[in-house]
Amino acid sequence: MRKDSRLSRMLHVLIHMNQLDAPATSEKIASMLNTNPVVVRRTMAGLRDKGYVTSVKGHGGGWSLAMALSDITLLDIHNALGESSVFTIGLSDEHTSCPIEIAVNQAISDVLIEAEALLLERFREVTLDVLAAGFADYPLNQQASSGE
Amino acid sequence: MRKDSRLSRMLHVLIHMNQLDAPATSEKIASMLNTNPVVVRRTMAGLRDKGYVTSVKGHGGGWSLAMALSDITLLDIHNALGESSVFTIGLSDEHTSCPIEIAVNQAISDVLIEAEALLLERFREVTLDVLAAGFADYPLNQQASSGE
DNA sequence: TTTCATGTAACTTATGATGTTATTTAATAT
DNA sequence: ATATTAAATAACATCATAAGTTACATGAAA
Repeated sequence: MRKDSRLSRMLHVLIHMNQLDAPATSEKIASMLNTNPVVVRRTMAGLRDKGYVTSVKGHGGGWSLAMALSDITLLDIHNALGESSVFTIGLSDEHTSCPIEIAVNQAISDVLIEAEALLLERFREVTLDVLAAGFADYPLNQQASSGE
Repeated sequence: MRKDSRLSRMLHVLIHMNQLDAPATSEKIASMLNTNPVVVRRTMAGLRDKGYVTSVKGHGGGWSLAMALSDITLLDIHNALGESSVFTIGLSDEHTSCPIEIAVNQAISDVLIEAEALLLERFREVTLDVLAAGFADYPLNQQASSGE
C-alpha cells in the first residue's frame, strides 16, 4: 500500500532550512528531495498557510522558516499537511444498517481512534530543535565543549 | 489516500458465516460485498492458510468457519490479511546517511511503533463472538428470555 | 525591463489495489 | 460416465489517486 513520506521529507527540509541564511528555492528543495519544484510548492503551501514558513517571490526569493524550530512540533507539521487519516485500515459501508457491520466497524473504529490519539500525542511532544543535528551533535549527547 | 477495508469486510463475512448451516460460496459472499468472486477467494485464501476457514470445491462446496468465533481475534484476521503496515505515514530515503534524515525518521518510527503496538494489542483483545449480533442481541445486553 | 521565483491550473504518468476473463482441478448429483 | 458446481490460479484490464509535468500568470529585485 502506498506510503506518504511528506511528513518525513518536510521535517528534513525545515531543519536544513534552519541552517541556511538565505531563502531556499523550490528548485533547490526539489533537487534535494529528488522531486519537482511544483510538488514542493504544493506541499510547502500548507505549511505557509499555518504560518510555519514564508514564501517570497522574485529575485532572492524562496522559502524561509517563520519561527524557531523549538516552536514547531511534529504534530504541527503533520496537521499542516492535511492528511485525513494516518491509517490504511478503512471501514466497510455496504450495509450500514446491518448490526454486524455496525458492531465490526465500531470495534475497529474504537481501536483506530485510541491508537491515533496516542500517535498524535507523541507527535505533539517532539519539537524540531530536538531532531536538529541528528541527536549526535545535540548538547546532551556531546562529550566535549561548553565545560562540564 | 486509499483505504483497505478488507478487515472490516472479512469480519463481517465471518460472523454471518457463523449463522449459516452450509458453506457460503464465493459468489454469495461477493454479492454481499458488492465485489467479485475471485477477489473473495483471493482474500479468503489468507484466512484459510491460517486455519480460520476451510474451502471445499464442487457441489455444495464453498467456505466454512473452521473454529468458533470465540477463538478468533481481530488481530488474527488482521495478520492473516498480511498487510505490511497499518499506517499511511512512510519514511524518506533520499539521504540515508544524512544525520537529520536519520533523526527525523527515527523519531517518526518510534511513534509509529508505539502506536501500532497499542493497536495490535487492542485488536488482540477482541474476539469475534463479542461482535456477533451487533452487541444488541448479546446476552449481557438482553432484557428477556433464558429465565432470570 | 529583464530575470528570477512563487502561484496555480490543467494535464500526464506511475503505481498498486481491485475487478475480470479464462482455464484447470476436484467434488457431488444424475 | 458425465454434467454441474465451485474453488484455484494465472493473466490481463480497469480504476483511483498521488506524484510529476507543462504552461502561464503574478510579482519582486537587479
